[in-house]
Amino acid sequence: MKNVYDILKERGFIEQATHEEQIRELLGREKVVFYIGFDPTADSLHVGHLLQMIAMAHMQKAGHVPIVLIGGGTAMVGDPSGKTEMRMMLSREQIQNNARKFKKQFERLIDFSNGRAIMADNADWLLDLNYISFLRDIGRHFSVNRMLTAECYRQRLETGLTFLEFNYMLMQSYDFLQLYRKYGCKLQMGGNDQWSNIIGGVELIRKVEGAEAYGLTFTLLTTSEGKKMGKTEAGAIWLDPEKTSPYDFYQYWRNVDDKDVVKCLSLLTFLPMEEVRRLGSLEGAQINRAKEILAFELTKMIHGEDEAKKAKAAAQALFSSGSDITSAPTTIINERDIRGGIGILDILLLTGLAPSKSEGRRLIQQGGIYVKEKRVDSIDFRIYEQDFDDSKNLIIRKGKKIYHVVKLQ
RNA sequence: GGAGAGAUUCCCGAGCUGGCCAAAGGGGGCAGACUGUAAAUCUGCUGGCGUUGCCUUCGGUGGUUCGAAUCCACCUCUCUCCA
Repeated sequence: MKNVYDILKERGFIEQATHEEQIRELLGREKVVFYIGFDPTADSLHVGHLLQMIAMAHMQKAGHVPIVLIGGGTAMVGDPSGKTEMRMMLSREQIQNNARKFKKQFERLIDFSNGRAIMADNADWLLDLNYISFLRDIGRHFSVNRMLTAECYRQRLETGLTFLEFNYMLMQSYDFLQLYRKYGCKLQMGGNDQWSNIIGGVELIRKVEGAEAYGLTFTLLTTSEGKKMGKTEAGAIWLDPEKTSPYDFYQYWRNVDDKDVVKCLSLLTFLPMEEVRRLGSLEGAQINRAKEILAFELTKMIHGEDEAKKAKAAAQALFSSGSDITSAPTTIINERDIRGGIGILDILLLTGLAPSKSEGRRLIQQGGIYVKEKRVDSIDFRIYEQDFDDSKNLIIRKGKKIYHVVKLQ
């Protein structure tokens, strides 16, 4: 069987490693306990976390034991890496609630049964820490001079960095040490922005325990334009179907830039690399095929096969014929409310296709709204009960690809 | 603690010798054309509403004035330099 390290490398995950050769050897030799930290600052994971989750799944498949470390304690401080602003702090209850939701989402990819994976929360050891002993035992191993040369702090030095955030590195290093002691965790992985925090921990374990620990960082999943993947104007693409519908999730991947398709396929799906390369070699309009597979595979992975099929069918139906398959976003309105007709602007507002009537007017004046695939040419356009089809649905389209179903009830 | 500088619409950033400012320019976004539900390009739009007009915006609160993003006072926050 292939060494996971090589798999991760081939698929393009690995950005930096503390000891490339040793890690590779270690992973080939024994069952390794490793961890990745996640900040429970929102009530759902999002596409930005996907890469780390998949890497964990690859590792687990190879027989290693992942620890999902929830930063319940560190979330109360805020990580300065890559942030220009200080993060807001959350209450204990919020954090615990978020952590619960995280676990559910992890379970789609990672098997937590029989100790095959571990869920930990650094609040367990961080919250009761004694300041003096922490300084004495941990703090003395860190050189401020060294820390200041770290990229993440250097940037913040220009805009201002509080002592609170400055301590983030110590805490994360301490996490690694704790996990080493508790679970024999020898490897920390994370996004490349975590590099300095990770080596902090590796060094700490060496100094305190005299033991060898390792660190590995992954590429940040960015678009060809260098922007973080998974962000849209509407906000992040969430893994929680309540926050981002499977249809929207599907569409997000269906619409990725040509240049990003191969990268996404190899990093985010489990398709064999030969298949990825084959799909990547498709040219011109053919590449849409690759995008469909990407979107389907990912939707299946996160929301299950049924949802993926529905999303795919809905997309195909809407885009090819504009017919009435309806797992596109739907708004239900009461029959009473449209008695005598309802103005198009009100409908746009109700469906959320336009945030204000002014915006709705603009859309219509510019020819961006279609009802039943016919362009609406007047802001006085009204919709009546008889406009709905037999199953009481009506399709409204905004622009080229945003479909919305209005359902009468 | 002392001395300065600043806070403008989603972001950056003009305006700040008071009316012509819903506020230049850029970015982003949205729509249109072209296309492959891609990219690039071009065009238009981009506070709200009852849209030839009206209403609420320029850190907060008061004040001066016929009229304030623009002037004054106080407050809050941010940054820079000194300690």
